[in-house]
Amino acid sequence: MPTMADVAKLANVALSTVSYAINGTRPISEETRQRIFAAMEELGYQPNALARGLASKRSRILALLFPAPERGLGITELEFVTAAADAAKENDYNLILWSSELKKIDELRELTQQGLVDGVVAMEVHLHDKRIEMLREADFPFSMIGRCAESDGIDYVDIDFDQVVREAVDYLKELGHTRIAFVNHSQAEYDAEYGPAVRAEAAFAAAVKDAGLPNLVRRCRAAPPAGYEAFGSLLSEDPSITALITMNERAIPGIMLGISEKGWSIPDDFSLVAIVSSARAAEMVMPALTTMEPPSAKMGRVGVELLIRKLESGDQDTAKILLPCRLVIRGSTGPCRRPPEGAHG
Amino acid sequence: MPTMADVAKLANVALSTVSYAINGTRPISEETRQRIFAAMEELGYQPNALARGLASKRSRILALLFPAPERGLGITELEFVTAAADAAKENDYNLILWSSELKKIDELRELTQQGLVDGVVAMEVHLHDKRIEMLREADFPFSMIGRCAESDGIDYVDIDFDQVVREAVDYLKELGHTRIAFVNHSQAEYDAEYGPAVRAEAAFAAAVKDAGLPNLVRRCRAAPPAGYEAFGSLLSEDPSITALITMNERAIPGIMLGISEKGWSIPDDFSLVAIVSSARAAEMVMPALTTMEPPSAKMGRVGVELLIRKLESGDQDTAKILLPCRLVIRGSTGPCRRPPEGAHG
DNA sequence: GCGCATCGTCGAAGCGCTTCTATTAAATAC
DNA sequence: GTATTTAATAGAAGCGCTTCGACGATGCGC
Repeated sequence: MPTMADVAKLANVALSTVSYAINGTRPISEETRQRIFAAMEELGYQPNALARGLASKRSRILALLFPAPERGLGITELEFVTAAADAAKENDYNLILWSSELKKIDELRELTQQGLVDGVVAMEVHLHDKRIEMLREADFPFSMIGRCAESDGIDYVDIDFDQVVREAVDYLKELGHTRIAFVNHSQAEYDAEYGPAVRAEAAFAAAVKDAGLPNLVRRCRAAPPAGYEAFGSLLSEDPSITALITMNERAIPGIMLGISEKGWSIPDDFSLVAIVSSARAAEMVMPALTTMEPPSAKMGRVGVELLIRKLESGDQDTAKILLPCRLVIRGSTGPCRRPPEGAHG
Repeated sequence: MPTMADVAKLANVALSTVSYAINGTRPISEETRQRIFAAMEELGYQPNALARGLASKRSRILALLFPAPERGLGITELEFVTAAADAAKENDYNLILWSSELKKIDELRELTQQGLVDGVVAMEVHLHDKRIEMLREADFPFSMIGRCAESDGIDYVDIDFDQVVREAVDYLKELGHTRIAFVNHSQAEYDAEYGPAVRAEAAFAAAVKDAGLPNLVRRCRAAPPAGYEAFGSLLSEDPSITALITMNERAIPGIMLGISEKGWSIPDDFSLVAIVSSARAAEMVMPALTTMEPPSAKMGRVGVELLIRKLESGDQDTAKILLPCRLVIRGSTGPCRRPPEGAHG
């Protein structure tokens, strides 16, 4: 493997000159530059990333922090990862995967102290997230996909849960639904203050309140039987429910089973909206689900770009980006045909 | 950030002695070791990964090569990635994601020449894969999740497609099905010689031949409408088909639509088996799909472990590991109730 | 009790870069 | 025309580690 010294010798310049030519750190005459690049070409030279990182104190490596949650990672999360990797590559960075457990902050701290990565992107952020606290205290560069409770001074990109839930509720209301239920992630996720679980539920409460509708909510493990149970429990609280919004993809089959056992069909008797849900999952069921589709790839990409921006410009002001989900109407929603008891119609 | 020199000074030993203590490269007296570790503790010392890598010529960084296929990555692939990251971490390695396009081999070559990674794990391998050829020619350490046509001397872990397909066919045959169709990945994937597409189809041909059954096959894009079409086309070739095996997850909703439009219900009139398909997807549809479930996490893990073994032992013999899929019977399969025309019964 | 291996440690030479300071030649100022 | 920049390059000092060769101090055989 040729080194910079080899290039310098062949091009008949000093080693430092080669470095300047490569990095553009100092002006180099056109003629010299040509000679240097020709020599690099001839030798098939590639700068050594480790040496470069050691000398410059910038490895151009980023880490993506993704804990494996109880609920399991889905297509949405996969898209964060691939988009993040792409964005990193486009900016000449490498992306390392750190599958950090939420509890093992010491492990994370050690990793950040090894000088391997210039900064980290945190995924699956909780409202009070030890990882975030640690990074902040250590003054280690990072950005978030998601956000915590106290996000002052931290760059993040997150889903605008208020918009998402409100748009879903409004859409169903326009279809005539007035008894709309919400099936959240699990109680455990809620207790752990997983951002989406807390924010979406709060947003739902606000949205139905503003719309003058009842707040019908269940938390539910990520499994069909749990969805079935949650649906039954909702119906026993209010049998006139005609529509349901959920963020809990894996509960959906159970919910649909409950609906069909009632003798109802989708969308004629019951409407279903999956929020923050990928087309992949939505198209697996019949009828295909109307969704509020998250900009997953964009989030992964922006998460990385925010971090790089902070790394490269001394620029201290923080970017807080909330992205909307897009309503994609498929076959699981339709006009309300069962007006609530006591209503006229 | 404290350096090794700081530790050495505090422990009153030479810098090299600290290094030996940390790496166990040379014997160190128990007393000295204690003093050194105490000093490290006191200073909160963490070795610098870049410096260590530069000096030792081993970065302890691996790269996972995952091209984004036309068909889109699924849960199975996500599990490769997370399991690979976990396995790497357990062995004190870091895992970088390289979302390499299959064509850009030069890009890959450059990456391998930067000295950043010690080896790579290739995913989504094709029978004649340029990436593999390049790695082999460059004598760069690697392992495969999947395998190419000529795998001599290369470590890999792959699914045993013969076992998978044969077990699925046998299972259906035992249920009395004698007209079994196979829906493969797309023609494009087949033409690109994507390993699973080629191997599963060949395995199906062999299995039905041995069983004395007709070879009913369609290639099909990864989308419900394509699945619908493929199903229709299969039925017009042989209307007495009563069971179908597919590896094409995303075509399934279309296939199921076709079945229900025929007035058939699953599993009473028609059986469906999804091979190399995750529980996640299988449980999204109703009835839940009987699957041949891939050992995704194990594959990701073993892919990494094979590479590490090769890296750390000079050991030259290669490991070729074929893993079976596990038959998980859910609601989409049952006894054959529509015997083929011309058959007695 | 002398030679010889072994143990534990040290000092120094890199690993392949970046970057600081120095140097020379040409350009500009007045 | 001399002083002063500026442009272009060179040389050298690190970055924080691993590893080689050396060396004194033990332990052992016979």
